[in-house]
Amino acid sequence: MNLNTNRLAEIGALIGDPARAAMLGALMDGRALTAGELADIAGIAPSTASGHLARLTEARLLSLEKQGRHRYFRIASPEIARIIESLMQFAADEAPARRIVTGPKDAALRRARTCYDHLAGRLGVAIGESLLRDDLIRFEGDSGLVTERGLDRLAGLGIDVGAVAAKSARPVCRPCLDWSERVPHVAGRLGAAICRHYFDQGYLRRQSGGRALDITPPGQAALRRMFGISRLD
Amino acid sequence: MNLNTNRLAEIGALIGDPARAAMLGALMDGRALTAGELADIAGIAPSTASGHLARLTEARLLSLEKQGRHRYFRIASPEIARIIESLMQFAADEAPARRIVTGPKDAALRRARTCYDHLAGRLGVAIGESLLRDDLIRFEGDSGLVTERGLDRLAGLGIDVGAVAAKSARPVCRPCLDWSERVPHVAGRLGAAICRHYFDQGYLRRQSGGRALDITPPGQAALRRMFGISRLD
DNA sequence: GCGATGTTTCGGCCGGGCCCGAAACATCGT
DNA sequence: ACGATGTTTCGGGCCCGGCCGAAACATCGC
Repeated sequence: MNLNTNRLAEIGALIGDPARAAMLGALMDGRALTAGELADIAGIAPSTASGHLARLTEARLLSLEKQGRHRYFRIASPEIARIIESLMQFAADEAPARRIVTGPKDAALRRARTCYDHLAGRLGVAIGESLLRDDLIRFEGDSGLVTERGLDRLAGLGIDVGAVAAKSARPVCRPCLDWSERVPHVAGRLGAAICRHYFDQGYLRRQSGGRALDITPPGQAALRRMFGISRLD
Repeated sequence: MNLNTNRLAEIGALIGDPARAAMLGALMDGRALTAGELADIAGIAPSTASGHLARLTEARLLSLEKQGRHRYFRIASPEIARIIESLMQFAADEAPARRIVTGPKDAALRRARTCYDHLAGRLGVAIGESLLRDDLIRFEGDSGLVTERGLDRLAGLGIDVGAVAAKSARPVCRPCLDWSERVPHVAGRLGAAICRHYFDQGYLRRQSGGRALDITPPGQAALRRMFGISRLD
């Protein structure tokens, strides 16, 4: 048992450094970032960041993809993303009522962004509400499920979540509390499938400047057709 | 966002100390332990433990119950238990194939014990398998649900999980990977309800010496009647 | 090949935080 | 009231580990 708690402490210590936590937080939208970018984000020298990243990768919290002279780091797995998300959730709940200052630059982020590998912001919430309204999915506490009607309908939309449902321990559908909206949006395999499909079809694009997403005109049409979403206000 | 990751780092650092991790691990079976006991477990001086416990309590990872000259500490909430469980899960997966040495003293533990607030060991696993076999519950990835048949049948057994289902964000039913058996047992509200019911009815008792559970003769009968479990081998 | 750019390794500095023991405080039993 | 027991506060020592800059290494563009 003691060995077990030692590992627990190691993982905790890994997360429990401000610089490393900042890096992990920055990666929580699912993108891969370079060592240099992460150094900037954490506000430390590239050499220091390099050491942190090596440790995080060694412990399999991050995975590494070499691309020329760049090293791209990303969260290693949905499991890790989920753990960090839980911790951030708890940390946020525990924080004193700190007024969230919503600068104009955040407006685009609040409208549409990614959360690890699925959609978040008003876009993600609206999609979730549409699915719930039509009883294609259900949320129950912090777990969720896709109904049989849901499997059929989503397959008809080009989102085949049934095929991979049994293959992995990852839940097909689960609620994820939206950072800006404070209500749940859809995560799990279904959330990832929707997100991927929307990018593949060119319905969504990352805004050049940052993490926010642009909804293309075909995307507008698709949202209305699939989920009855005509505007995000 | 930076504020958020600072809190994340604080929580991580709190978990990321070997002594504190050992204490948290010891409390993961849901019992409340005194400051002195926790100091022994962590192998540190009472004064040092006191400091650690104060910080953990301050951060709401632990809750404190004063009882005379003793201070009883326990995990503050199922949410915390779940986060720590996820971390330990990940830590264990990541650990090199380390043969688990199963001393004779562990035999009772492997047979029946608590995991935070529900039942674990072969007992917990057997109950879960019985519920799954009868389609009273279903597991899907790392979420789960109680079927409508399950709600009826469990209510008939004196376990009313439906009444509280909607009251909280805590899931009614979810799988929890059993530490010793390496297969899932039942956690969530249902798991806690079953555990509580069995203690209330005198079907289970904590063994005096440690964390293992004794199944009383009425308990044996109840297991057979409710779940068709005649023996745990 | 040769600079420019991105990344890692190494050495050395420095501060935070973990540890303990002594003493104060709190509570129980008698 | 008075020790015994459990717990916390305080002070001081020590060491781990994060930080940086310089230099080595890797890769790109030309």
